[in-house]
Amino acid sequence: MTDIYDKITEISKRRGFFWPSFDIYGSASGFYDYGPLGTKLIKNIKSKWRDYYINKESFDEIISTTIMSEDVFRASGHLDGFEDAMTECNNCNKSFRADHLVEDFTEEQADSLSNQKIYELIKENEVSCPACGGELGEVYNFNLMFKTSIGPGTGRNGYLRPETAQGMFVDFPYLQDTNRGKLPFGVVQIGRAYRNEISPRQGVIRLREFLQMEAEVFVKPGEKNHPSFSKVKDEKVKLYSIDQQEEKEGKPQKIKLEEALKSGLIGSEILAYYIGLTKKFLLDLGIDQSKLRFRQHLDEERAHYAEDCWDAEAKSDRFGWIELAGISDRTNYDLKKHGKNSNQDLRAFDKYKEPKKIEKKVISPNMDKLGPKFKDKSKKIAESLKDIRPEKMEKLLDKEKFEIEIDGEKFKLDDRYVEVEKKIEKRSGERFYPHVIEPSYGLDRITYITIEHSYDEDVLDEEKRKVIRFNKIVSPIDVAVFPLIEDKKLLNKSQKVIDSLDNELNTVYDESGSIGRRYRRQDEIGTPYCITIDHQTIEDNTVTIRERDSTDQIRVKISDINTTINKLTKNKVKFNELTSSPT
RNA sequence: GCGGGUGUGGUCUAGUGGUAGGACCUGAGCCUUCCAAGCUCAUGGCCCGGGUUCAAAUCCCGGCACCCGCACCA
Repeated sequence: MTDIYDKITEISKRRGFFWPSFDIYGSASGFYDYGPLGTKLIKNIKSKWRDYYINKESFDEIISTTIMSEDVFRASGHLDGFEDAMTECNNCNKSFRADHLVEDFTEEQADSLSNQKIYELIKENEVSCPACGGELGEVYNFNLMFKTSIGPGTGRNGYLRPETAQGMFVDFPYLQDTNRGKLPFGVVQIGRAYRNEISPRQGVIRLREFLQMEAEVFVKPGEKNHPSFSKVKDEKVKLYSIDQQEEKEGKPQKIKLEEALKSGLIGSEILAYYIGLTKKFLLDLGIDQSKLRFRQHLDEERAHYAEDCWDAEAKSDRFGWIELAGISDRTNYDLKKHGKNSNQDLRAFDKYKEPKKIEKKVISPNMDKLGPKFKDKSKKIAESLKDIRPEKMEKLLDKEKFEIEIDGEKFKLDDRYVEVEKKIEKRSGERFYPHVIEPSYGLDRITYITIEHSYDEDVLDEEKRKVIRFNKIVSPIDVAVFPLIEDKKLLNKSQKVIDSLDNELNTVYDESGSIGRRYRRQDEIGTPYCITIDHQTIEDNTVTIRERDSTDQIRVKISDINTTINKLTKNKVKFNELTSSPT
């Protein structure tokens, strides 16, 4: 079978988009390196993404470590949640989730049980292999995180992060300070994440070491709107909701974001906004709109922390619908967990417009009476009194006398020793855990799909042509320069043309092989324009620009070439609107 | 991790125990006035490691990678 995936893999290895890592020693699945062209492509995709999130949304970018202490992942839930209890059939060797089997066969909630206990339950209830009925082996853990130890000996345990997100959560106190306490604010991170997948087998689609671009938007719980929503409200997106997925004939529907929001299909304006932004971003890269949809996570697949989640999915020729990005509402899950586990205050402070004055009843022990009477016990008594609710205290004081018990000792008290005072407390704001909206992008998959959706074959002079129709903003090479033949005069002119081009333009030079072959070499890696220096150049200082998609050519003066190429690559002018310079 | 299949230069492939061959690509040279032209030359290979054998690309074992199916994918 030769499909687009095979063709892209072949071009990738030969021309340098990506290839298997440490291949000379026999690569391991789930690891890929990016070659020179792939690296440029990724750089361009990152740059477009930063354009959206850093320039337009004004988010901050950080770099956090890829190895983090075990505590981080205990709090985040990855240590337990990322670990599956597995068992294998002794007869047919198939693997199963041990806890799921126990739940299927018995009434037990096996989710949180130890492996030992699950194994006992399997034995007691004679749970057997669902495939062949064979005996099941011992229960073992499989955690998808890569473990390491920090420092020599029995140092602290560390893990390679399974997502870049945690770095932004644990840095929250610093981030809040650098944002001077204001909400909402957003933070992004581009970097590697690691998951020790059981068996990744889909090229760069499922990797053990992969690239993420994640944004975390910290918002007030009740304020999940976005000031720029109007910019995307008329954007039509293909939404595939839970209901549609559960219906037999359910199909995604194309709908304006504003309508999807009004009808409650999308739960909050801010989610709708980032769905719109994600669509625009992906289309900018050249991803095919007809092969793009947003699918809502089903209840059972949604992560423990998420309230609502929509995946941007792209259709791949070989792999079907694959997730490129996930836009989820993580609520206050992460900050709350890290706050509790670290004993640090990860809440935000929301200042009221006007400080609120709250009348409060406060219990006030009279120490000048308590002291002389109860001596060394008086401090403890006072503390116990303060623990009583003011309302209850008022009732107690209505009686002539009341008793409290401390460490088994009883003390008789009355209104001489304690009173309930009314105090006016000034509150200038309140503390709360911000909610997190997380648009998270898988860079490797986006890169692959960008190539796949841009890949095309057409026929030129009865000959098949492989061409990657990259959008100009992502194309690794902007322009190629060729002398028509290897003639000294033409070579010299070519150098002058290259010199006249901006340094920002990615340029290649090629003088070997026939001109047609050189055009094909560039078509195959998606270079949008080729400049050719021919004999006429010597006479009138004009060169030809050849467009990749149409293979049409125009003639331009060398003095105009830099301006023209810049206009073309920045989409300020269309190729077919240009006419050859008068000669 | 399990079962099945596959593994020969960058790519496609011939080779069934006895000197590893071709085509394309790539590079050098010649030729060449715009879309993979031609000629000459060159680089480059039996997935890796063991074993059997006088001799292994070929047979056996193990590993790795890829493909299909199962399982897994917070």
